Order: sequence, then C-alpha cells, then structure tokens
Amino acid sequence: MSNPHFSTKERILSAAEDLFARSGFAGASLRQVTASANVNLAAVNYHFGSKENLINELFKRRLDELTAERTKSLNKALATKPVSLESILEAFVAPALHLASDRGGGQSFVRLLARAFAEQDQRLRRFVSDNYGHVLKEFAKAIHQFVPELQKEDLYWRLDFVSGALTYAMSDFGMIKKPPTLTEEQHRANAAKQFVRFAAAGLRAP
Amino acid sequence: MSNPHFSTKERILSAAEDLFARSGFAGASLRQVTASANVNLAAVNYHFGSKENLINELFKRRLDELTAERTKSLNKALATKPVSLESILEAFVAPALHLASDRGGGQSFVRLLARAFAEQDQRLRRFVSDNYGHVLKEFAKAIHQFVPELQKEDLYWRLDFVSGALTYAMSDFGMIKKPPTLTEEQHRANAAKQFVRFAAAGLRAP
DNA sequence: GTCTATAAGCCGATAGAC
DNA sequence: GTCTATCGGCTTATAGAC
Repeated sequence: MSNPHFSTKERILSAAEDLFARSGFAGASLRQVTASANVNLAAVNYHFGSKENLINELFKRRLDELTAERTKSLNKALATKPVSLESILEAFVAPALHLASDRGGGQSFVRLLARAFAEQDQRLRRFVSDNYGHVLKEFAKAIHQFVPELQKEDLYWRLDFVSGALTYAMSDFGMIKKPPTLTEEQHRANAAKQFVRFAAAGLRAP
Repeated sequence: MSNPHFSTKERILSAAEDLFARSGFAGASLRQVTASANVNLAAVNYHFGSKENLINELFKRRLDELTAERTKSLNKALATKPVSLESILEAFVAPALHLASDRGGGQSFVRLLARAFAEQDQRLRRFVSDNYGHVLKEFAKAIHQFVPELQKEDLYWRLDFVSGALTYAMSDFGMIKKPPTLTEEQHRANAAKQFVRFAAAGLRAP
C-alpha cells in the first residue's frame, strides 16, 4: 500500500481502492487512506481536489481499462468462427475475472464495483451509462442474436439476472475456495467456465 | 416515517431501514434517523443502546420473518405433488418478493440486504449463517435432488450465481419498470416467473 | 420515556510556511 | 509538492432535569 516506488498520486489511489472496498466510501476516511498510503493528509486535496473527485478518478482508471479489454475481447470473439452464445459470454466475463484476480488492487476494485452497484449510487450509474454504455449495448445486441426468440422484455430480465450473478460471484471471488491443487490461473478459468455455462443455459431457458 | 400510531421504537426502526438502505450504515447518521422518525436523538441510545445494536435488531426483525415464511413455503411446496425444481425455487423467491414489494419498509430492507452482502460484512454473514443457515441448507438439499448429476462443487457455484441473480435483481426491483397496465401483484408474479425460469435453466445446464 | 445540553472526538478542507 | 496547524462542522454517546 505504501510502496515508495510509486508516485504519491498512485499510492493514494491504491490505498483508497483497498480501503473503500473494505469500508465503503463513507466508512473509510481520508485520514485512513493517507495513513495507509504513507502520505500526508493534505496530499489528497492537492492531487485530487476532494474526496468525491478521488472516487471518480479511481473508477475512471479501472473502468477505462476494463471496457477497452471487453471491446477487444468481443471483437475477437465475433471474428473467430464459429461464434456462439458461449463465446460472447466468455468475452464479457474474461476481462472482469482477469481484473478480479489481479492482486495489484484489481481485486479490491471488483469488490468496490459490486458495492457501488448495491449502493445504487445514481451518479456512478450515470457515469457508467454515459461512458461505457455503448459497449454494454454491443454485448446485449450480440447476445440477442443467439436467443432471437426472446421478447425484448424477457431479454432484459435475463440480462439483469446475468449481471447480478456475475457481480455477486465476483465480489465473492475467493469465497468459493480455490483448491490448493489449482493455480490462480486455473481457478479463474474454472470460474469463467462455470459462469458461462450457467448464464448461457439461463439465457436459453424456454 | 413518522406515523404517530407507531411506538417510538418502531418509528426508529422504520426510519433507520429507509435511511440505511439509501445511504449505507456509515452514510446515514443517527441524527438523520431520529429527525426522520420525529423522535429525540437520545431515544436511539435509550431504546437500542448503540447504533450498532440498532442495526442488529433491524436485521433480526426482518430475517426472522423472511426465514419463517421460507420454511413454511418450502414445506408446502414439498407436500404439493408434483414437486419440481421450479416449485422449490418458487418457494424460495416468493417470500422475498413479497417482502420486496411491501411498501411498509420491506422494500427498503431488501435493498439494505443487497448492500450488506456487497459490503461483505463478516459479522452479518456470521449472523445469517448461524441463525438462518439451516433453512438455506434445506433448500440446497431439495434443489440437489432435482439435479442429482451435479457434483457438489458445481452445485455450489450455481447456487452462488442464483443467489446473486436474486439479490441483485431484487435490489433493483422497480428498475425494470412495472408497466402501468400491471398491478403491483401482477408485476411481482411476473418477476417470480422470470426468475424461476432463468434459475431453473441455469441449474440444469449440462 | 423524553427532553436539553454537552462531552469528546473524528471529519473534510484549507491557509500558509517551507 | 509536501508539510503543520487549524477551522468549522459533524458524529456517537451520555449526564442529568423533568
């Protein structure tokens, strides 16, 4: 959390990610954040202006990367024949799981994301919808092509269930214990496989 | 929130449920709670001892009822032939949806529950597991009988996804807009139908 | 049981020296 | 860019009158 090889700004971001994931935005104070980052209290306001803006930059940093990875991943899946419902779901979940198993803060971020969604934070929803909504729509469109018999309304219900299953499972990632015989990489691949199977079957429900 | 027909204690519980659901445990202060409940600030400590204990009693009140309803509901489903995977899932979700559509605070509580799980609150998880775990295990057992080919590990993954889909969808309940042509009751029945279909198909995935 | 008043402490934010 | 010191405001919790 206080690795001196990183800049003050980066140390603050990492410490904040970890503490906010653990205690929530209201629950973790800037004093705790700066102490954990081995940085002066005033540095937050100098580098970020306010607590609120620190939170925004924190989300931006990760979501920009996650969305870019998902776009790349979707295009690759659509270009690799045969395309299937499973390959699209895989393209959606793989970058998220990769982030979730990154010990360099990504793990905290995934929990933070689940938390922020549960908090129904309207500003964050707006932010996500404005900045990353188009990618989510591309996935929805691609998925719909493989369950064309679904009415729009049914599709939305099911996509909602799929998001919920993923968000929840990822924030819990690690609770379903990794057997010591599996590497981190294998465990992640297994999680993806389990999710894709479940979600594909749920989407295809009669 | 300040209905004078209810006791001070009940008014505090209702106001707290609503405010904690909206702003989180750390985000909502006892001052806001007591103001919303039209009650003196000191009343919280008089009736509950501390903020922490207020939160505990709040969960206990709802979860006792929800768990009792689920037990009743499961026994009824198991006694009504033919028993199916769908009827068991229905028995699990119906009491939760009933709570979620109760404007007398249940709606707030459901969102609070989603939030608390996302918060990974260890005390709460322990509390749930200690006090209501046996009912959840009964459901898991009943479900397993209808997908006997699943390995324990696969079953656990899928139950996790099912919980996630439900928790998340319920906290969002109302986001998938109720068409004005449907009554509250019809919308709830529709949500249950959508969920049961999705979850059953997901659990039966090859 | 309900009230006022207050204790004791943490909060975010900033002014200003270096 | 980093530091100390501090402001004004909010927090939970409690003591004690009614």
